[in-house]
Amino acid sequence: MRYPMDEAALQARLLEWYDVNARSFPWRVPPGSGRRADPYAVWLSEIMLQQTTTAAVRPYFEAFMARWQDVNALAAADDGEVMAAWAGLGYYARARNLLKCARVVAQEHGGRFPDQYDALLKLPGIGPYTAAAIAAIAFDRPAVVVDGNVERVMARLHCVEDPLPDAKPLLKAHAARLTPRKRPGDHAQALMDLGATICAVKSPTCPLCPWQADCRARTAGMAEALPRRVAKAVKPLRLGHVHIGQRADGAWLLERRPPRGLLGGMLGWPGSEWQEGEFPDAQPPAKGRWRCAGAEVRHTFTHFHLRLMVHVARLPADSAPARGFFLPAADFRPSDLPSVMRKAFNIARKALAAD
DNA sequence: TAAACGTGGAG
DNA sequence: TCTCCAAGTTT
Repeated sequence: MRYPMDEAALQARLLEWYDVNARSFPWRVPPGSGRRADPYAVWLSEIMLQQTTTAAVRPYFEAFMARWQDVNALAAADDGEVMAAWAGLGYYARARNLLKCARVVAQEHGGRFPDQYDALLKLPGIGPYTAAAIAAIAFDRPAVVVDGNVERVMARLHCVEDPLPDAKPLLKAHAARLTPRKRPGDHAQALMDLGATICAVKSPTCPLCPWQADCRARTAGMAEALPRRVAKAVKPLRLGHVHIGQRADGAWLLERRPPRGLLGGMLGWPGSEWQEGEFPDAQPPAKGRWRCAGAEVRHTFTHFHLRLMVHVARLPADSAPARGFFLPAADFRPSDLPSVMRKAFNIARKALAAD
């Protein structure tokens, strides 16, 4: 016989814990401050935090807030500048959708974010999690916020042994039953803080948990083993070339990648397709004395490993490339590149410096 | 529905 | 070195 959980008691103990232990972030308002977070800051942080750690997000969030202080400023921003500011954070569709969303909010909602889950869900880049998070955190609506942390906490609290992702609907139902009418924003953030600190993926510190007496996985000695997941597919290895050319005046030969797909909309070096099995033929983007840089890029994306052979050349002042464009040295910042392209640049820089 | 979509830190 | 995976969304 399993006794029903006392939701009211769980809610109360969680908020008590949060009032004392809430983490501090630049996008967050402390509990009990009586203030409500700026919806723009909540939205921006939630988009950045999708599948991304708080440590990685923090400097990007600060930079975006300093440069584009509200949704109207962001809506008016140059696409290339926003993509450059996002460079290194990954999942670049988020940046493309961020701009789309800012422009919809500015043009169709008078520069104010909708305060309802259903309206938020219609905006580009906002899915079920983010719509609920904004509704709860920015507008204190009792939306059911379910991210990876909440799934893990629910799986352990209720000892759900079905593996993810199949268990998602059940875990969401558990989360829904626990969502309070009062302080739903703090409740959501408390649940995520609990998952990020106490109820961690590895080595959870159950003795510090406000729910230790209620947690069925802890009782069963299974907390760390949950949630289970279906095994992931092995990543194949893809091979390719990049060509990094510098003109006599210092300008670099770059290209803007297509607006969709991998690294879509980002700056990058001209190169080959990336294929499995063997290296494709190297086709330099401009005439010149190309040579191997002597090291290759190793990089892992979500669904494949990549090795890139790096080719470098010094190009003449009258170089007429078949693809790409020359970016003056003064306008080129390696930090504007996605990480894989920055790795290639670091290899090329050393090779060219050795000339 | 399942695959595509980045990156860096932790163990 | 290598696997896991973090505040998910889109197609």
